[in-house]
Amino acid sequence: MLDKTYRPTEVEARLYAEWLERDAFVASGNGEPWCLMMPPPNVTGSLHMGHALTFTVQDTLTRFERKRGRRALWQPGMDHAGIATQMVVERKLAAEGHERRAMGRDAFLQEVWAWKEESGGAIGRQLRRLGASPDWSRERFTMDEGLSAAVVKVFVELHRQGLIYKDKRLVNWDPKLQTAISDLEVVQTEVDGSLWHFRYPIVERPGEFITVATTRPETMLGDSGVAVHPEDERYRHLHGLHAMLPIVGRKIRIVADEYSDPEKGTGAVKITPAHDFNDFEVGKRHGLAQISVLDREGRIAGEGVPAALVGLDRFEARKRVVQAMEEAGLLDKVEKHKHMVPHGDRSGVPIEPYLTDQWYCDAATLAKKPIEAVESGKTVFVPKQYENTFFEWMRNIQPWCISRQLWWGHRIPAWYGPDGQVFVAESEAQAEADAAAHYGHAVELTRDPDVLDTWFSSALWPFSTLGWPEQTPELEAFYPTDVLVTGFDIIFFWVARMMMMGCWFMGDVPFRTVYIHGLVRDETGQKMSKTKGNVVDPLDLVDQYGADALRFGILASLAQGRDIKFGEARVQGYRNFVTKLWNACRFAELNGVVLDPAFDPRTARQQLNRWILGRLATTASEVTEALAAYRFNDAAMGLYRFIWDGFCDWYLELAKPFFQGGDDEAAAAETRRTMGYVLANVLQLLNPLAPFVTEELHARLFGTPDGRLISDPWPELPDGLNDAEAVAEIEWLIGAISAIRAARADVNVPAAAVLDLQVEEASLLTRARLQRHRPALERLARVGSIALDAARPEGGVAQLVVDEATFVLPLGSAIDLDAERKRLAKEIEKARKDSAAAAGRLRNPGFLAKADPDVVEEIRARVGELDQRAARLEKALAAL
RNA sequence: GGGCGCGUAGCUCAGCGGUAGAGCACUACGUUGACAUCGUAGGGGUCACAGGUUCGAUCCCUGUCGCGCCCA
Repeated sequence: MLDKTYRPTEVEARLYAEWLERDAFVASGNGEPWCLMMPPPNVTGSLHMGHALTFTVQDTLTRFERKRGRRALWQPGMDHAGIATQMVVERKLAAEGHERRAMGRDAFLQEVWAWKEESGGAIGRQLRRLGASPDWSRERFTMDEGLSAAVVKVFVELHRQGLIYKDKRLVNWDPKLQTAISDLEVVQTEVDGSLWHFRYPIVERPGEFITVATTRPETMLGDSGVAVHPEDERYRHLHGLHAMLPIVGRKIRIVADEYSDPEKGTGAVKITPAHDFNDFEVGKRHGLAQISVLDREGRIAGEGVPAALVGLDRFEARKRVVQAMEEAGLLDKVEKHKHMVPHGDRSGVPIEPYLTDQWYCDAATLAKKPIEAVESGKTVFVPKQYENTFFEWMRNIQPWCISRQLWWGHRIPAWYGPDGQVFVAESEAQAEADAAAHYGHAVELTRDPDVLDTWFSSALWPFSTLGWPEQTPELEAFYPTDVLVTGFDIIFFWVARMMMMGCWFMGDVPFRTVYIHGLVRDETGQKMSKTKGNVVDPLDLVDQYGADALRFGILASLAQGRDIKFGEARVQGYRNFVTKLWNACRFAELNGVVLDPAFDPRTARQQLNRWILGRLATTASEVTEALAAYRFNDAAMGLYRFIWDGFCDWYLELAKPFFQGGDDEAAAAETRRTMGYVLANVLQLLNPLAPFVTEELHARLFGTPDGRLISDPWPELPDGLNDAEAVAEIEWLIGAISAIRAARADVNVPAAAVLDLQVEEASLLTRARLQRHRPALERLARVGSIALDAARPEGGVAQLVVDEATFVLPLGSAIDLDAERKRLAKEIEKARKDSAAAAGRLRNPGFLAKADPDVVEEIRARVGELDQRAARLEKALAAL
């Protein structure tokens, strides 16, 4: 027998092991293939609420499609996370007194692999606690042999096609990590800074100055020009003249360029092409020199820099430059200035635009097909508005800097000859052969030391995990995949790049649908972050409330296109729901429900059973539609309402008379079968959302050793289960019971007291219904005898109107007459008010002429009913 | 500055041209053999504001205000 409460911890680990044992997660069967690529979490990662959200959604979809008979592959894996992993291992080594450079590249990489084997991938184990059901046997790692081969092939191919090339451009340089990073890895942060106004002497006009404003004084060492707006009258006479750069003593040209904003600062802006993206463009337009004055670590270095400043950190150099300018009398003024400063998202330090040689990918060319694919609907975003975000990015895309000055990652397959000639090849041997052909003899080659951006390998994920470049059966079956589930913050990083690579190499989009979900925030709407200390650990919640409660809570709160604010109270609420379901099943078990395979729900005779079967059918189709349309909250709430409000609150209560003290054996037997049928189906429907408790209940209740829920087919209910007559009758019954209960409570009748009931002016139908549902009324409304058309009892009564009939509850001297008068008056007022509102519409000629006739009829009927109800209530009040 | 989204009950959010909903919180009552992780009843909203379209607007359109996010 089931315990009084469900204890998830005792069940979850056992069921998960059973599923694995049965290979339940492996894509199998003859169904149409369905595939969802798991966005590979970082190997350094550990499970947070964002993961819990995205993986719950993915698992729910996978379980749904699996049960719907698809050959469902949820492809799992992990990302090697270049910078993050290298940082973790470097930190670990530092604690042991080792340094990466000292130990050398090979030894360091060995350490990383050792770390990966030992501590990496904790998240995979944590995912299992959530109940995630990817095909673990196919798990991939972006640094795997196969995936690495795909990376090399793609690189070589794109290079051959001219879509990957080496270029000297400004990059976002992270001076702390000492690597280039992409635009996307830069976060703009508002900083309280200053705007320094420097006076530069005009060479051709002694005694005259041009004043420039800058937020970065130290870069003046690399200035090669000053720009003013061509239309700016203040500076027109200076076009083409020169300024003498203080401290350095370099003659720099004053150019007219629209980049300069007359409204900002002094209207004159110093130009440092080697240390600012805008200045770079200005410099190119006017042929200004690109003078680097910083090194890889952000220290002053370079030709023409005063020796006293060389080697100083950029922030120290800033102070010294300002000081020198002030001493020279060239500091005009300093203003407080809030401005945006780019920071590395990993290192947190200000990014330095830095002139270096890097490898680039021609993203603009690769973006063309993905843009067309989304325009034509080959790939659809859900919710749709994210397509704008996608287009915005893709149509203005910049060359993608794909090289990183790291050791951990896919090493760039490029080798250099003695004269710097580059050979890009799939292997060192091939490069050597190419070099020998080029030079006419064998030469010593040096391999490019850099690795590729981590997202380069992630971009291949949808086909590299399926075996590409081999033409595998999996690739054939599952590409293009069906759905991708991810957060909006990943659209640029990953979705866009998978689209580019998929369209280019596979000739088709990587996925048909992209489902974008929001962020998980805390209950006050703040982003969760370690520094704020408001992070919720999903595993804590699983420990406390069970994986199903967490999953259901997430899904029930997940409205499309919105972030979710998530507090523990919510999980607690859905834990209660799980308990409720558990106890409903416990009741069923206690009363001997059965799952009879021969039971045909269409043959049920009892109105109550016909009613719940109709509601089940409606719920089933609603849940199916909602899941298919990614409306998870609708699916979850539909089930919640059916189970709690429909099944527990009414069906079980109304069924009790059949089981307890009833004498109609046939009705009881039918109810046992119906209840078993309904429960079995509802457990199936709930299974993708709450896999553990449903699996457990199904097994305990119906004991089906071979047919685990996870692989059972999705319910398909026969047509014709909705019976209007049954609905009307049970709704009447619920209405009657509710009305009696409300009246009792309003006039303060003790809950335990049993009252007799007299019904006046009852129609034949009502009489029949009263007869049929007498036991339910007795039990749920605490009614004693039921009399029809009897003489009014002595003493006070409570009266209530149910459709055409008036229910009279004799209260004798116990009546609180005042309360009863107030209650009736309130009901009359409500009926009159509603009636007047509806009648008002009927007096509007426009409404009668133009509104849908069905609506007019409905309003007319409503007025009639409300008026009758008011009249009956008034009669009751008068009778008091 | 450009784009997207959001203002509905105390809180979190559904809904969406035709009688305003849920969960939580709140109040009162209640151990009737599934469940106190519960039950019953109840209070609570000019659906941000102003115009417009419409027979009819919380819903559609325009504007205003407030908030959030993304891109410059």
